[in-house]
Amino acid sequence: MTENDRQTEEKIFEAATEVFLEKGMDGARMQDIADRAGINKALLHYYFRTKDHLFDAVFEKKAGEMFKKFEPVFDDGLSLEDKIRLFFREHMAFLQENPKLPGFVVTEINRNPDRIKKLLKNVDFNAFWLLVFEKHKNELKKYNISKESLPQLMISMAAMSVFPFAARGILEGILEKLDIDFNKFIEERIEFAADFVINAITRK
Amino acid sequence: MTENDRQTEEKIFEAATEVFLEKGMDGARMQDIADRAGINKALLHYYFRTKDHLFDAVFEKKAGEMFKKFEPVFDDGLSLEDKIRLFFREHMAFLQENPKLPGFVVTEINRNPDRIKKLLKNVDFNAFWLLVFEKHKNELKKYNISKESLPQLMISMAAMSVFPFAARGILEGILEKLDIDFNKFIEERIEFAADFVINAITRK
DNA sequence: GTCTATAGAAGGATAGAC
DNA sequence: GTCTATCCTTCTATAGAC
Repeated sequence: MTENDRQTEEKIFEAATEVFLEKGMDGARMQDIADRAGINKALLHYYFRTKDHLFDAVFEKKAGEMFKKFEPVFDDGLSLEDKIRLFFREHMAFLQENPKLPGFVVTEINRNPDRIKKLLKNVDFNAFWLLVFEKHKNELKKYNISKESLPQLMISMAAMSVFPFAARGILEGILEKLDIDFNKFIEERIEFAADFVINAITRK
Repeated sequence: MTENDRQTEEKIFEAATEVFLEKGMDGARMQDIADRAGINKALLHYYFRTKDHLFDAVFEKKAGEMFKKFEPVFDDGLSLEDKIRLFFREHMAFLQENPKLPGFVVTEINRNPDRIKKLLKNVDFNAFWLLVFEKHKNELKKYNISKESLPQLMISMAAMSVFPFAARGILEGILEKLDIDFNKFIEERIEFAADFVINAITRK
């Protein structure tokens, strides 16, 4: 593959990413992608054969990026509280740079649930859960979190971070009426969410 | 309008609701709607002129139902804590009966943000905020919640309740790997979420 | 009000020249 | 590798009979 090929393929991929994230698989038009890439439709098919192939390539890359962002938080030796703070800082900063990603992933997985299986194929959640639980055994006991409620806690953290972006259209509609800027709301939410979760799991 | 008309229009509307909630505006096919309603395409256009009209009718009704479900919780004379418990019980029970609604509303509003403006046209959030704040002034002070952080709290409650349904495809993919049933997870979440939020806002 | 038949447009995909 | 021209299917929408 020559340097020129790579550049064209790259251009197509970037244009396709923009269009698919904006309009979704069903709403996207090959003509629109070609226009944004500055080439013609025939060339799209030369590089990616079908719309499905092109979409799959984009989805796998972008959805993968999003799920990867959940991992590193649990790798290091921080306390549970510091990990929670780190999570919201890092994760929401990532979403600020990729604000359309949550809505895109949520929509396309609901449309075609099989996609999630492929994405999670190599993830061993049971081992992961166990690791978190072992690593923070004492803290979790102190916080009164059982092994059974750990999934509820994790999903709650994801919800706190992801929901405002996934439902961005709705949120902006509400915030506009309150004269609150979306970005300012998110900025403040990083600390709010961390405090909220830490307080929620702290015993009285 | 005769009884027969009403029945046909009803049948079309219900079929359209099913298809639009499943496939979204872009993925839905008029032929599919006609088939499920047990009539032909021409009759769809006789009753609703265009696909856009039909979609608008469905969206307005279903999205309206969802937002209405947020209101009554704030009407009565319960304590803040009881209202929070009531909210999760009522709201999540409603979503259990309409599991595809969150994904549908989120997707279609992101696709066309103007829709939200029409929906919220007659809602005075500032008055609503103020009402909640006045009604629970003392409790909020006790809980250490400022007027500024009230929107963050409300969005967090919405996130805790709505996110698992909006991102249902993702959640089911994860839960399957942990041998947890989605409905059981939701059932347990009703109490978990209420405890979580109440604990989060309680001073230590 | 309901149907069959079809118009008309749009969009994905390919043939073939350069 | 890239383009123009075009095929072919799909889908919304309408005409016209009953």
